[in-house]
Amino acid sequence: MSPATPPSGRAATRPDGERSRQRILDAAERLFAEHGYAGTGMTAIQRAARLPASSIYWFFRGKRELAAAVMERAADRWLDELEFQLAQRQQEGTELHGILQQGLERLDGALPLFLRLEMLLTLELEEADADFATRLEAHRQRPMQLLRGAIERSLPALDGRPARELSEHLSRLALALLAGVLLSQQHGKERIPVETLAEDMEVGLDAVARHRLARESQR
Amino acid sequence: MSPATPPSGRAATRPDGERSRQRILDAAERLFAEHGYAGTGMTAIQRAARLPASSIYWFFRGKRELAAAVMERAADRWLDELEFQLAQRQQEGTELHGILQQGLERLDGALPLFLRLEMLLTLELEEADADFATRLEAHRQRPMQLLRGAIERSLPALDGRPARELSEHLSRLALALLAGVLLSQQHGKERIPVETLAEDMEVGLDAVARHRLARESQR
DNA sequence: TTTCTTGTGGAACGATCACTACAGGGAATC
DNA sequence: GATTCCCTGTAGTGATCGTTCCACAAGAAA
Repeated sequence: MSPATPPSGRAATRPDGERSRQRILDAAERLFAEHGYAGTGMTAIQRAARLPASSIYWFFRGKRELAAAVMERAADRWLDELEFQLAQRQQEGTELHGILQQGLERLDGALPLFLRLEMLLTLELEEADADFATRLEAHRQRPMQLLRGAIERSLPALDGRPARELSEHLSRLALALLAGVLLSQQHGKERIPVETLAEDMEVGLDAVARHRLARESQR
Repeated sequence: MSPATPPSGRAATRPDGERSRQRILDAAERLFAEHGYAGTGMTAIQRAARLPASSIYWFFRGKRELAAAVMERAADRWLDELEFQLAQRQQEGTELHGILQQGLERLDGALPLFLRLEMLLTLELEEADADFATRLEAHRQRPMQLLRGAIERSLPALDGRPARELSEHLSRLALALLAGVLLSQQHGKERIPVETLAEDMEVGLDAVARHRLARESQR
């Protein structure tokens, strides 16, 4: 009933089923990200993947499992990429500011589509489908852990306070900031260029820092 | 065809139509916020409002106009409240930190539901319905202007730099931060208490300030 | 050749979708 | 009492929803 052993043992010259599976996932990912879960019909996915309905139901148990598979593939793809880039940047000497900066740069690429997909699918499905929610819980903790790790590694250059305590606050704040920038990017008419966003961060954090120092010196 | 003059000129003891209209809007707002636009059926709204379908279509041209009316009412309600609170806080001497703090406090109230509604409706409808998008554009600029005004009024206490230039960056950053905190609140399993979020902001901004100061003094 | 697995193709299922036509009720106005 | 307006109630529209059934073709294994 379900495909247990995907490639079997032999060289398959036949029109492969794995290609069809990926075509379905590609089409579903794009359509879910554009129109949401409930707004995307299985017939629309069929047409986009150029496959009959029966093929979709051969690979996936139903619409929900298809959505979960789409979500997990997209999450893995993005988080692997983020992990790689964070590791690469650390070799060049990461600092706190660089982490946020890098998050912004990623925002201009494939990240918005992924986060949009995540937003739509989780907002629509999370409360309706408990199984879907638990399957995604692990994926949600990964970016937090990635950010926290990167921040902790860059903390010794910061000051003498305990790193582990600071990193929890900082990573939560940084993730929220990045998600928020994405969100405001998402539903404005014209996209704000990433350079402007970086300037916002530069000027904004600078102003906040000066403000806090001024307040401190007054006391 | 459509109700031009709502209350007419007289005292209406009859079971009023305005009550039905609000009942429809209430039910639709709750359902849209829970399941999104495409995920909410007109029949579900009927049942929740305890009214037949014909009544909905007597008050609203269709599902899209109902969604737009829901969105506009919710936006007006929240933004009026925010404006009032910002004005009230300014009399007590607003400062930058207080604005963010206040935004966080609001997050724990009705704001998440409103922003969730806005997210879902705009993400699902914006690209499909150009008319819907333009009707909401004005509402989106209002919170930005509110924040910017509050920040500009609190800037003279900050330092000597031109206020107008700073406030643009700061308000965009603050709005993104607040939206991001909400977003991360939205789809975690357990909600983070507002006190923890406030501590994140306190500790995080403090660390960033120290970090920037240390980097500056090194040069 | 026969048998089996792995998919594809097409047609159709009942349910729900947004939406409408139309008759009727109940209060205000004439 | 007759007329008018506002709103409700019932029934039903065609279209699309997610899903299933079944025949069948293309290699691989027997």
